[in-house]
Amino acid sequence: MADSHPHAAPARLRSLPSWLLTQASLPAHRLVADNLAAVGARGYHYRLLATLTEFGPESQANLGRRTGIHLSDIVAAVNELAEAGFVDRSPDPADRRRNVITVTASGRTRLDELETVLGQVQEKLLAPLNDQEREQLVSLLAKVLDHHGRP
Amino acid sequence: MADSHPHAAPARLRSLPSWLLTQASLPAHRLVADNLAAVGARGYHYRLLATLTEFGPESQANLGRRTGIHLSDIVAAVNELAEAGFVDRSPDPADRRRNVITVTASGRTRLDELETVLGQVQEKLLAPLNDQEREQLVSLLAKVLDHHGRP
DNA sequence: CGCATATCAGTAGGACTGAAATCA
DNA sequence: CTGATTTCAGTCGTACTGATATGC
Repeated sequence: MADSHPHAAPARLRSLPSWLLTQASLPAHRLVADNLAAVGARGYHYRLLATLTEFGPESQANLGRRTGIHLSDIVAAVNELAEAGFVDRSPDPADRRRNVITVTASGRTRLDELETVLGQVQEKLLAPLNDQEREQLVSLLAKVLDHHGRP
Repeated sequence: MADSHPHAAPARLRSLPSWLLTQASLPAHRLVADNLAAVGARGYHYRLLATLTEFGPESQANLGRRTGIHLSDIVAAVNELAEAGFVDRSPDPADRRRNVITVTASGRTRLDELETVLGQVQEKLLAPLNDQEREQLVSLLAKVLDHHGRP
């Protein structure tokens, strides 16, 4: 019986990709935000530390392009990371408009810590999917994301 | 070359399901909001009209449970729909706490209209996926959503 | 000049909280 | 009294816009 109790969503929504995507992103976002907040971090922090660790020191503008974070928000997030000693912000001698952001040693430790937290989050988030399904999901979402990547 | 130009996201992010999910939901949300706004509607309107059409007249509390919209926001959205004549709000004689919301004839026309718009949105959103991949994505997202459905 | 970078202030819309009133 | 429903007021975090200053 489709509606034995009045909690089921309509079929039109349950087969609408845009709705599924935005709805499924809510628990994802909640899990990430809550579990990172438990160790005093935010999603932006992980994105920035991961990017800096993978590509080395970069300007804030480049960080914005790589992470999809707006420049205005980069400023605030880098402030927080710098204040905690996880990154270092220093002017670029070659181009005095730029700030070069560099991960510190404690920043790398912090990244490891956040990575552990996020690993547990993925487990909770994808609990109903087996390994093959998880790979499929990642691959499909990456395709969609690539297509809408740069306007 | 992985970083021939400074726009690529780090591999850690590109394989992180929670990140892919929240990032892919952004173009989805933008496409829906923009295309619905072009005909003077919002996402909430479609969700409510679709639910009412599929299950018949319901109280606002039930609408909230089915659509995942908060009760406070249901009030505002129903106000807008009622003002435009797409739904009718009348007190339930059997339970005078309740409002019973009913779709009007012009509300059904409106739903058809919004459905056309959203069909085009899905096409833009899922352009890089073939039919089989689209079905896979819908199925995987539905599984995740079901698992995090009711707290 | 046009263009990029960094910073700050503020906006828009969505999810959500808290409290009040009504009534089963 | 407990619990459900509707309503209003307001908060919170995110994405985003606009304006400004600086330097290429």
